[in-house]
Amino acid sequence: MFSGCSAENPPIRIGDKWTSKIIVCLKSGPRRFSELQVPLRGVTPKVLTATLRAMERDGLVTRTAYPEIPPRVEYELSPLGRTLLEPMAAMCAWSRAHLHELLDARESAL
Amino acid sequence: MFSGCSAENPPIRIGDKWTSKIIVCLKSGPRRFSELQVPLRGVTPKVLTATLRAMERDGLVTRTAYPEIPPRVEYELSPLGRTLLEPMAAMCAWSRAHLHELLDARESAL
DNA sequence: CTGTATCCTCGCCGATACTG
DNA sequence: CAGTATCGGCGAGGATACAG
Repeated sequence: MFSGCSAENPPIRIGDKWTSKIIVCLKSGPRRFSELQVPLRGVTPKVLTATLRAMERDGLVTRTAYPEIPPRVEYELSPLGRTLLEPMAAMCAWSRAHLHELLDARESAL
Repeated sequence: MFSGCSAENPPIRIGDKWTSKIIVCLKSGPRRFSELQVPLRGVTPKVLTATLRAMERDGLVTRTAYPEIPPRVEYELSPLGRTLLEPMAAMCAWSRAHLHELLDARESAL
């Protein structure tokens, strides 16, 4: 979620390492598997698949496979997934407002 | 943070396993080391110390040691730490409103 | 293109015992 | 009471190769 926010390794996360970032990537509409791999720099297909499957089980995203050659699969935020955007925005606002204080404090403590 | 919310193993966390719960425990005022161990069921002193030290480095809590016998140490939320209560409340509200949907979806997917 | 299948590393976290 | 010391498990997640 904080990929477009401020920090590389933020102290605030939703669930696992990639879930929140995927939600942000799907905010503006459906995305293909390979389209997700790009902004999520360096995520391996195994981990991306696992994360998406977990989110699908939790009803946060929908998976649509088109029977074509080559195959095409689109992931989209479900209505439930969209409800997460609001509290995530609150967290994002906190980061913008205060994360630098936290990082400053951390650095001062070296 | 969700200890007083709804779920045992919530999909939303702040930082590591205990940070958010500690913030909640300190919400109403300073607490001693042993007072924190009780609500955080079963946290070992090593992990609690490590978590509190990290939060102290990040400027989220203040540590006050009183030179007495037996020793007494109090931990308290800093102003910066208190700013986290607001976005955490938003997440908590999300949990109350939607977490059951997520858990239902997860159960249906068995 | 969209995944699976293995293997492996690394760090969080717990258990237990001990100390000032 | 408030920690420190040591050991170890376990699972998330990365590297790499392969498949439909």
